[in-house]
Amino acid sequence: MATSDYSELGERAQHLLKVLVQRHIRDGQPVGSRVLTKDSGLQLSPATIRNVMSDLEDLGYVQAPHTSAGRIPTDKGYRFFVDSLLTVKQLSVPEVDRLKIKLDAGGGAASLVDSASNLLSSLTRYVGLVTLPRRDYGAFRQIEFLPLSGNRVLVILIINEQEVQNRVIETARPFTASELREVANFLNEQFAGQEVGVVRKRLLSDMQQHREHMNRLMQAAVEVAEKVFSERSAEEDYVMAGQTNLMEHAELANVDKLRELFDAFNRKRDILHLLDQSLKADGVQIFIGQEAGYEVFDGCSLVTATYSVKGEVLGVLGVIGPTRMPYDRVIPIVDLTARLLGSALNSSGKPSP
Amino acid sequence: MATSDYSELGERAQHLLKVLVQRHIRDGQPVGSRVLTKDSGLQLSPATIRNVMSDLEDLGYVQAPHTSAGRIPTDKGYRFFVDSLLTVKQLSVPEVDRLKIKLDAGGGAASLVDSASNLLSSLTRYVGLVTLPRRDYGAFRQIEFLPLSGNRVLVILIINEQEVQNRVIETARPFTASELREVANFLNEQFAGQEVGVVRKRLLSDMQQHREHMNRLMQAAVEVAEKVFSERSAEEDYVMAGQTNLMEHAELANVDKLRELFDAFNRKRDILHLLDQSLKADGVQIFIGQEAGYEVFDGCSLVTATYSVKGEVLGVLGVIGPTRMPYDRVIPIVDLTARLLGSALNSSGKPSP
DNA sequence: GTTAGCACTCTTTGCCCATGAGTGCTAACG
DNA sequence: CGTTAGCACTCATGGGCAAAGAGTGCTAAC
Repeated sequence: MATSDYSELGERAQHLLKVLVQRHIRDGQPVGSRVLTKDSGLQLSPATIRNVMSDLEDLGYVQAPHTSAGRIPTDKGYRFFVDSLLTVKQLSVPEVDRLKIKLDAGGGAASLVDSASNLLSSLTRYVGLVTLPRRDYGAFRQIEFLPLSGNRVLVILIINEQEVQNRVIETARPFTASELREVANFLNEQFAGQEVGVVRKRLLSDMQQHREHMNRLMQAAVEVAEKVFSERSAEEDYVMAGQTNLMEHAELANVDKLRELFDAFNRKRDILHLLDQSLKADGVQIFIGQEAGYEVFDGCSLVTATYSVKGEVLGVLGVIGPTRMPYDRVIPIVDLTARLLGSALNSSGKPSP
Repeated sequence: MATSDYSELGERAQHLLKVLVQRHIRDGQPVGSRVLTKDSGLQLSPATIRNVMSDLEDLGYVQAPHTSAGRIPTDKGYRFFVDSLLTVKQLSVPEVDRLKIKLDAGGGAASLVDSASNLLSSLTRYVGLVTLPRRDYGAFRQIEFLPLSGNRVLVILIINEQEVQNRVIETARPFTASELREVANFLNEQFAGQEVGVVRKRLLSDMQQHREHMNRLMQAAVEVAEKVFSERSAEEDYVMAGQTNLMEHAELANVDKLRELFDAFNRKRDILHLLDQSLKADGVQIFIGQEAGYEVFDGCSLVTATYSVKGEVLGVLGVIGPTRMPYDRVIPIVDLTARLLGSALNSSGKPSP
């Protein structure tokens, strides 16, 4: 919104850049000085505009595909646009309501995440993605152990109403079935109903403070449980929807580019890294083109927002599309979806009536 | 292999068709009469070949993209080729060994299925797909119940060494926690170690025969367990790998075609239907182009094989690629992978040492 | 500082033509 | 009758070329 910072750009140049970016977003073509004279609302001749454009080009905000074409914004131009020039549309009330309804379809956290991702992709016609919520926010409900061969134990952990997690852990010494049963009983009685994160913390402090005073059972319980709860979700993961939507958008619609992107989607690593970055800050964040250092995402932008329950950030969601996207529309969609998902998760944690 | 059936095609025509198809598979272009004279090994002039081609075209085995191009095989041509003309290469021993090693990477059934799918896609450079094995072949190990709100019960079912399945069932009347515990104990004692399929059958017959003679506990057990075991996996599902490989293959490398395909992959329904068909017959099966009735798969072929453990078919795997694929190589790969997966699943069912 | 004018550049499009590949047909041949 | 040589014909492909259009940069005047 700011138009009068101490920037290298004069007010007029900023306004022209804004119009140029909007125009380019609208129809995807280089925009020339003639168009800008009409569209800018300013009383300036094409020649003047050309001078300004020349300056903007020197400063790296725009670029000309070839001598006799108009200018298109660079990543830097887009960056300045979204940071300083953008005015975001509000979603209309009926739109908001429709979103709410679509996201409401009950079920566990997993299905909410799914539908949020679908929502994002269908509303924007880009790729929607949502990280799975951090697992330690729910209420610990019950734990079960099952001895496997060797020192391996199958752990089944039930959180909230109907979320079941299972994994195999390796213990320091073999446990018998009855030992494990005892441990499970102990943990279930001790911690049922508490936040998973809290459980973890209490286990840790128990371990350090009362180690000597614990009986055999408690020691075993703590050892095993610590393994279960601390094992930070290496499975940190996300859900994606609407990949094929990208094929509709001309600027990405060549097979090689698409292949690179799809491969990146499958690799997951790069995307996870980006999403991780957005976890750190609250609110909507935008990555433009190669800013984040990944060549693959040249020509693409990522709009993200964190979602949280009771003030605690549980994950990130967002949208990947061409850099040339209508940010004024996409940003509120992402923002709102994040807030809706947060509150939906909140109420899904509680037992349903 | 047959070259002397009572078919509408003479021996010479068949041979020429074979050469034509092979040639077209090799370099993807229409093949003309000149090429065939050299490649066929027959002492025939181009003009003669042209006559034969004309016949083949009338019968629908080949077709000319335009007047002055050579011929390319139609789906019908490919069908005849794979049914009657194809000679399949054997895989060399070292190749087989490499496959074995790659598939060996332990873990549960899920990870085996994953790696089989990756194997298929990386070996063929097409899309690999593997249905999840039917769930009722493993050994029933343990069951746990957890009452939820209403009449809903969360069921956790452990099969084999470390495969955990969980789902929510709706019971006719509410059960208390202790009732559920009793039921679980009953089932665990009664059935532990038996094949899931057998358990189902026994439950069913119990239900019909002894209904009156059962005490309350057993009735409850049967009611609940029947729900659990019978609920046929609506989640019947498959794993896919290497979708992006398709982008390398010129005949499919246009964005619209790709989009259709990818959408079909996401829909899953069509593919599942095709895979279901191949479940019915043993051994390698091939679907060519639109044969199965799906327009989407125009230009594509699906090569499948069932995989089984101890003679019982558990699922299907295969490869989707352009119809113009080297069947003599793909078929043995699919065939072998199926057999390897079968035996890997068999040994993974047993507890590891 | 702004503007009109003009020469210049570069893409796009359509057109024409030569080229080459391959066919279908006909007539002759054994 | 099957096979073949010959020939006219069709059609995709690619190069060359000119015209049109869009837009720029520069210069000189306001």
